[in-house]
Amino acid sequence: MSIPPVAVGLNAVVMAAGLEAPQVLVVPRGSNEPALPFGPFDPARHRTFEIGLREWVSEQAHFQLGYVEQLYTFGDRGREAPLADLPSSDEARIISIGYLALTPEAADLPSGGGEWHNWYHYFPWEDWRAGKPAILEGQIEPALRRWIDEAETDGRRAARRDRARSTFGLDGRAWNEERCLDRYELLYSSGLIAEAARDRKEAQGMPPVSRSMASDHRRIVATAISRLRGKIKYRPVVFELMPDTFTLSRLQQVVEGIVGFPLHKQNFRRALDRTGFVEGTGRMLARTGGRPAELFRYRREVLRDGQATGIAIPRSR
Amino acid sequence: MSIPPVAVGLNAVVMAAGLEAPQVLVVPRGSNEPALPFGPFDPARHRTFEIGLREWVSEQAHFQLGYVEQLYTFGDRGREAPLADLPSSDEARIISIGYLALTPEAADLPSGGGEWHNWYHYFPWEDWRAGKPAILEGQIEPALRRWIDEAETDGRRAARRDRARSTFGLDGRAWNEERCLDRYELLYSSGLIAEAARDRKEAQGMPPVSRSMASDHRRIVATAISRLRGKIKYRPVVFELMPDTFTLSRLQQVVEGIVGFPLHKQNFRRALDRTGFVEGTGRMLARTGGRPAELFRYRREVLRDGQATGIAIPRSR
DNA sequence: TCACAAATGCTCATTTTGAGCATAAAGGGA
DNA sequence: TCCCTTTATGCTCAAAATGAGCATTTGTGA
Repeated sequence: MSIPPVAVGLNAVVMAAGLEAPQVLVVPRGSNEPALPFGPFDPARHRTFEIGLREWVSEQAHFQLGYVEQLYTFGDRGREAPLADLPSSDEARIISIGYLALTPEAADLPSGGGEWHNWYHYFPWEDWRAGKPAILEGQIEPALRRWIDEAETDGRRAARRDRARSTFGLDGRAWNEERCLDRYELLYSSGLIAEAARDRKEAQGMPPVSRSMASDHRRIVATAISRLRGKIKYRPVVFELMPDTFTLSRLQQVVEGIVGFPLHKQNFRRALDRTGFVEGTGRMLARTGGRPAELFRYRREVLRDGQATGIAIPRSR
Repeated sequence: MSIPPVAVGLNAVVMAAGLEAPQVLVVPRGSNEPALPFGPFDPARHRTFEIGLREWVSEQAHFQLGYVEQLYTFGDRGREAPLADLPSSDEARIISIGYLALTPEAADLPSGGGEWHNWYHYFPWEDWRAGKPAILEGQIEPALRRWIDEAETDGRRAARRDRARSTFGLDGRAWNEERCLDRYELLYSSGLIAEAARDRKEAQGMPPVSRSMASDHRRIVATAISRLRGKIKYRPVVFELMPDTFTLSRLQQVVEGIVGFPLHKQNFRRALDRTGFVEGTGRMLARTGGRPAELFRYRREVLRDGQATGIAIPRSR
C-alpha cells in the first residue's frame, strides 16, 4: 500500500482579549488579503506538530505561545489556491492543520509584522453585545431571503429556509452563538462572502459586508471562534486570556467579548463564585470610574480535581 | 517556502451500540495486534478527506458510513512504526487523520474481515455500569501508586500524584468519564499499557491489563470515546446509533453503555421528554420480560431550531 | 460636598435536579 | 385461572440552580 505524499502546513489562530473586543493575530500582506500566521510542518525537524508550531511562531513572531490546542485539519481541494506565495496546488496538495492558541492580554505585539485585529471586523454579524447588529437586518437577512427564494425546487427552498433559520435565528428562532462556523459556511455557500466569489473567480453582486482573509483562513478563524465559544462553558479556558490578576468586571467583559452578548453581572459573579476558580487578592484597582474593584487571581489548582466545568453564561436581556 | 511532503492516512473509529456494550469496528490481523480500518488519502482522487474515507470504507468493508466527524490529526514521530504493513517511517512520515463514525445498531457486520469488538475489552477500567471495575483496585491503582513513588524529586512526585488523582479519581476525587483519553495517556506514559513497552522495545513488568491495538490505534479509540462521551451531552448524537424505532429502556441502555455508568431511569425519561427529541409511535414491543414497552422514534426536525442540546445524564447511585 | 458610576450584597419567584414511592400490564408457573 | 415476577410508566417532594432586579457601598470629579 503506497500513500501519495501531500504537504502539511500549520496554521495558528492566536487569540487575545483586547480592550474592546477579542483579537486575532494576522499577518498583513500589502495589497493582498491578510493571512493567518502559517508555517510548514517539517517531519525531519519536528517530532510533533505542536513542537513545530511553537517553534516557527517563536521564530517568526518572536513570542512564545502558551495554551495551544489542535482545531481541525483542512484539506478540501481548492481551498489553498489563492495563497499565491505558496506552491501551486496542481502538483502537491497542501493540507493545513489549524491550531487555536490563547495568550494573556499582556502579550506583547509581535514585532515580525503581525497585528492584532478585532474578531468582529471579520465577523460583524457575530457581535450582539450592543444588541442585534445592524448588518443582519440591513444586508444579511434580505440577502439570505433572496437566496432562499432563488432555489430551484420547493424541496431545496425548504432546506435553505431551515438552514438559514437555524443558523441565523430567522423567524424568531434563537441565536446560538456557538454556530459561528455554520453561519460562515452558510454565507460562503450562498455567495454572500467575498471569498466565495473569489474562489469561483466570478464577481458577485454582494457588497463587501466584512473584511476577508487569504485562502480559507476566515473559515479557520470561524472554527476557532465556535470552538472557543463552546469550550468556555465546560473548561476554564478564559483564564488563559487573562493576566495574573484582574477584576471581575474585566473577566466578565472578556467573556462577553467571546460569546458576543452581554451577561447578567450579579448572576455571573454568583456562578463564578461557586466554581471556586477565582480568589480575591485583597488588593484593589482604583480609578475604575466608580468604586474600586478588588483584583482576583485564577486558582489553577481547582482545575485538577472535580468535574469538568467552565464558566456559567447567564445571558442578560 | 517549500514544504516537505508527508503521507496522510485516514483512520476510522466506527462505532455501534451492541447488545451489552458499545462496539468498535476493528480489523483482526492474525498474530499481530488488531487495527482500526485504515486507508490512504489520495489527493489526486479525493476532493475532501471525508469523501476519501467514505469511499474506502465502502470498498473495503462493504457498508456505507452515516454520521462522520473528524476527530484529531495524529502525527507524533514513532507512533506509526509498529504498523508493519505500511512503509517505514524513516523516509516519509505518516500522519493520520482520525474520524469518528456512528452507525445504527442494525448495521450489518462488514464482510471484509472486520469485526465488532466491545469497547471495554480495550478499556476495562472505563466500565462502571456494574460498580467500580475490579481492575482498578486490583491492578491499576497499586501500579499508579508505585509509579508515583518512583518519581525522582518531591516536585515530580506531587505532579504525578495530582495527575493520577484527577484522571483516575484517586483519594476520593470524582471520576469524570469524559477523561478517558487522559487516563489512557497516563497509563501509557506510566508504562502500564502494553503499547508503551512495545513502543520502547522493552519488556515491562506489567501484566496485560487489557487488549492492545496496533500502532497508536488504541489512543485514537480513546480519543473517540472521550469525544462521544462529551458530545452526547450537547448534541443528540446517540440517535445515530439507534435503529428507526426503539424503546426508551434501550435508549437508556445505549447511553449507559457510552458514558459507562448507570442512569436514574425516571429522571432520564423526564429530561428526555423535555427535549422533545423523541415521540411515541403507538406501537408496542412485547416480550420485554415484563410489561410491553412503547416504541419511540427520533424527531430529526427538532434539531434544527432551538439551542444545542444533547441528552441529560442523570447519574444514578 | 454632592452626585455619579461602578462594585458588591441580597432577595424572591421559577425551574431544574435528585431520589423514591406507587401503579400498570404481560408472561410464566403453581 | 390466579398470583408473582418483571419491566414500563406516572407522580411527588425536597434541594439546588437560575433568572431578575432592588439595595448598599465607596472612590472620583464637578
